[in-house]
Amino acid sequence: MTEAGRKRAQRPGSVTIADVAGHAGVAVSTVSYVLSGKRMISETTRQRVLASIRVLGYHPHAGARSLASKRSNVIAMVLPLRSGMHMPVLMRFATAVAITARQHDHDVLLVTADEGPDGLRRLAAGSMVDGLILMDVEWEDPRVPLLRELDLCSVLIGIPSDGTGLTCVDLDFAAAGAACADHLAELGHTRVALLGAPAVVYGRDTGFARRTRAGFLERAAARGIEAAAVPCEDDAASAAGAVRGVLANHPGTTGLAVHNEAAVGHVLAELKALGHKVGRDIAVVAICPEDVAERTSPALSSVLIPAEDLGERAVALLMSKLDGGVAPGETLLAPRLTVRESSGTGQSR
Amino acid sequence: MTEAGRKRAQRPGSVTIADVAGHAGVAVSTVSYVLSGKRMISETTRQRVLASIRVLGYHPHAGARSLASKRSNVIAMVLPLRSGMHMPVLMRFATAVAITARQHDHDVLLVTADEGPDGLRRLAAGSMVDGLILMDVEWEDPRVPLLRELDLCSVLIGIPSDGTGLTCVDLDFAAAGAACADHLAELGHTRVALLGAPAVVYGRDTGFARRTRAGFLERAAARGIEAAAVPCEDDAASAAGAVRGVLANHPGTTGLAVHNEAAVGHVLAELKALGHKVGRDIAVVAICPEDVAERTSPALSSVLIPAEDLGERAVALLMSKLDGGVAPGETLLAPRLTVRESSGTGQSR
DNA sequence: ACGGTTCATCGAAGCGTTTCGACGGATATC
DNA sequence: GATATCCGTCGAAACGCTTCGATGAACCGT
Repeated sequence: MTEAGRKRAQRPGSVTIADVAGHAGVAVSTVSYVLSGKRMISETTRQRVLASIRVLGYHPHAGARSLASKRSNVIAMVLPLRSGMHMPVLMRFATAVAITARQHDHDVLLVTADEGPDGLRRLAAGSMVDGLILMDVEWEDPRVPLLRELDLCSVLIGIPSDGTGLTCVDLDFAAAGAACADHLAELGHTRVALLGAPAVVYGRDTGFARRTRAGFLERAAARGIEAAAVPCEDDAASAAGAVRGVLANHPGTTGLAVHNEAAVGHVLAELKALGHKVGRDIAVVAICPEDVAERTSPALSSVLIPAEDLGERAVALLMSKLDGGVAPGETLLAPRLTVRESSGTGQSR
Repeated sequence: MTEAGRKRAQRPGSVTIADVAGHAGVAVSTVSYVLSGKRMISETTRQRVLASIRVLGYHPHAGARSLASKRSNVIAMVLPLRSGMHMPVLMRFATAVAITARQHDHDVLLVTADEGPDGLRRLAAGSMVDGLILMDVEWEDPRVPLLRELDLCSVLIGIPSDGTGLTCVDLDFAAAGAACADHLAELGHTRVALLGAPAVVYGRDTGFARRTRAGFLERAAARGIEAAAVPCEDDAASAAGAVRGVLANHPGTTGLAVHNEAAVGHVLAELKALGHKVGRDIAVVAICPEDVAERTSPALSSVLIPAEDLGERAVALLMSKLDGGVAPGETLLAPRLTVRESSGTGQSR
């Protein structure tokens, strides 16, 4: 079969690098070098090749590329789908990761952790992905030891108990909890409470929940105010119960921190139902994404969860590791507290 | 370099099919056939090869495989990240798709549509993916014409205006709207209203919003009851405003259908604040995922959005198309309405 | 005008699979 | 007992790309 005949026999849209080379009148390797920039190519040839690529609509075959170069230009995003996780937040991480990865010329493979360790092994051994981004990392995460065994580049979003040799990024939740305590203390509240994640999340020892709680309680203690912390489920009835429980068991509580995106609305509703004026006789500050804080009534003072920022950083770190760079072990983003109506000034304490 | 030397030089964990063949004492092609089952292999050889694979920890190289076979065993999940979309629902689709795909031995590439049409072209031309699952399809979706041009297998979750030649699955939102109207009518309500998606969603002519509204209004008309339909934003203040607006402009309205997962909580809160007893003097039925309906207080009667089911079906249809099968053009899932406290019986109408 | 550089390009050897045709050895057919 | 038929296996040719060493042309200093 002739060269031309072979080409025409394929389905249209399958243009190879050889076609481009032929069209531009250069060698295959030249085209490759134009694309990768790994060798010097004269400007005139460059332009000619680029033009041919455009004319023919050439796109390199990802499989062939990864076979020859041992790089797939794909990263895996591993997100365990546990109960108690807040989907909107997760989704924001995910999209930030996806978008940033594209900016670095990588695609994103979605891996739900239901496959378990073998899933990761398969991806690693099959050269499907160059690196891993693990989300929602637990304090004692079963994936962490596997990571060490796997010799694949990875970045964790979240902090495990033993992070040696790993690259982790996260919001500094301890500082966030402390910031809430500080804020309430500065408003003059002397009895405060933290409504946290669902009990199951603490049971798992998820890093961020425990770190927030510790930061909150320690800072409150340091400032000499009384503080309590209770878990809080996601549904309306349980959240209401938690609110009543706190108010009953810790009478005189006038400052509330809420670290539960799903329950925050229920908490406000219950406070209202109990006759409290949020922002007047009781102050509420939340740790949650910005849009949640702004959608409630009254708008919530909050430490925002910088999902986009974290996602971007995670990808950037992974890319630098893939290029042979070294990455810091742990990156903690400082919390920023935004004051809104729910903890305005001028309230009786 | 000797054969053995070459092998030892590679990083551990990179076992090739040739290694397996050597270990089992068979030809490379035999191993391949054992794996693919495309030719008959004697049971004894099969077992020997399988054992070698296990011992060596062999995983085929995805790139090489896709190069040789023209199949990548990866599908793309395209989800546009528009405002007004409800993340928890989207996420449930996404995970259902991911899990089902794995059951069919495929991985899932996450594609946010921010890249636009060129992103899809790149994936198609680069043989990165075998097929496409498009989520959140609009009535006049710009991706639809592209799909026709692309000659890639695809399945849409959602219904576009012109679905000829395409495979679509979705909840039958018109029937869902109608079911809500029926339910309220059967409870004896004669003035009903639909609180819908944010205005921007109707502005985009997103299929599911318009179909629900049409179904609701038509069925109400058919049953001779008065019905109104208004959009509803996601935040507390706007949702409350929408509720008051409906009650003011359509006095005597006692039945409410809500098709907005994010606003549903705010709507209930406002009704309560206005002194209404939901489930007694006003009936509410929602179109939303089960967990949302169960988390409110009172629990909501609802038509549930079968995200998992839709995701599974979409993947199953895609797989059958990839295997050369034919797929139905349009699959509409019948809605199921579950009655809960918010529209109990025994209420004064 | 001649070795030594540097620059731009080429040719070919892989990379790890799949798949097709070929080929012995049993088994069935007459 | 020769011939056709299968069955199980093998060898080799793709697949489309990257990368390394080689090659020729142009340029330098002398």
